[in-house]
Amino acid sequence: MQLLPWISDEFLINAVEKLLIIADKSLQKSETDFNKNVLDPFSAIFQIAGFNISHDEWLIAEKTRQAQKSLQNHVGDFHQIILGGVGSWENLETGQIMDLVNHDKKIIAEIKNKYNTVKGSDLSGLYQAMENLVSNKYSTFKGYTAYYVTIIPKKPTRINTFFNPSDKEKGTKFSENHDIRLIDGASFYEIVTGDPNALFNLYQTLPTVIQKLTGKEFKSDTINQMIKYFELAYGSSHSKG
DNA sequence: AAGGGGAGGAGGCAGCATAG
DNA sequence: CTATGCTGCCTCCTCCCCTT
Repeated sequence: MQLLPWISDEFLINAVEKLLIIADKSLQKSETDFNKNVLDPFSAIFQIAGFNISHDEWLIAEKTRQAQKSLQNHVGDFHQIILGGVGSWENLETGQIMDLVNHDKKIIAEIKNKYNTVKGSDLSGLYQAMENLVSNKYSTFKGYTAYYVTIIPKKPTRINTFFNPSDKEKGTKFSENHDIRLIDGASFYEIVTGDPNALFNLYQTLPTVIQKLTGKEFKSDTINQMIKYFELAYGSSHSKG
């Protein structure tokens, strides 16, 4: 029995393994390259005093912080890899304007992990790039629908609406274009897989995959806690149906 | 008037590709 | 090899509107 009906076990396991390897390397690097980026000595002294911790505790916290920074840079990429492994979806190389394309469904997508990943003034440029790709008659993607995907949305509800940020040149909003859309992760996973619970099912499967790869088992209260975090991010509507 | 919250600006840290 | 520029993710701050 396949772990998830919409993606092969091999692909899923490889994607998860990749992130685990990155996590491991990040932790190692925080030891070996601890001073690669100049530490803020003032920050250190105020943390030790203000958080009431010892130097040893600060050292652990700082290494964890550095490793977490590295790892988080790849979480968005994880979704891009997974989604690019479904059906006729393609994960475009870095350097391309967009992250994902499906020529059958005529959809292109830019994947960001969190709603506040891109600052306001940069949304302006993103909109214009998307507008160009789907509107320009010489574009490969003329007539496609472009999605700006925020895997983790601002509020724990599903959204699939016009993406019309404000034009930083003019200070007014771009016009609402039906083919340039803002969508959350749960909704976009549904478009890609056809399964309304795909994102939640992926999340639920991760402990199993991780255990296969590492032998490490998640405690049941840890899993319950993880489910709560998911519900805080996406609401609890995933459990229906 | 005070406080919550959204929008937008700025900046820090990290990875990666590439130029020199 | 190092330096540099670009991109991604996250945090902090300020301004401003709206509710209480």
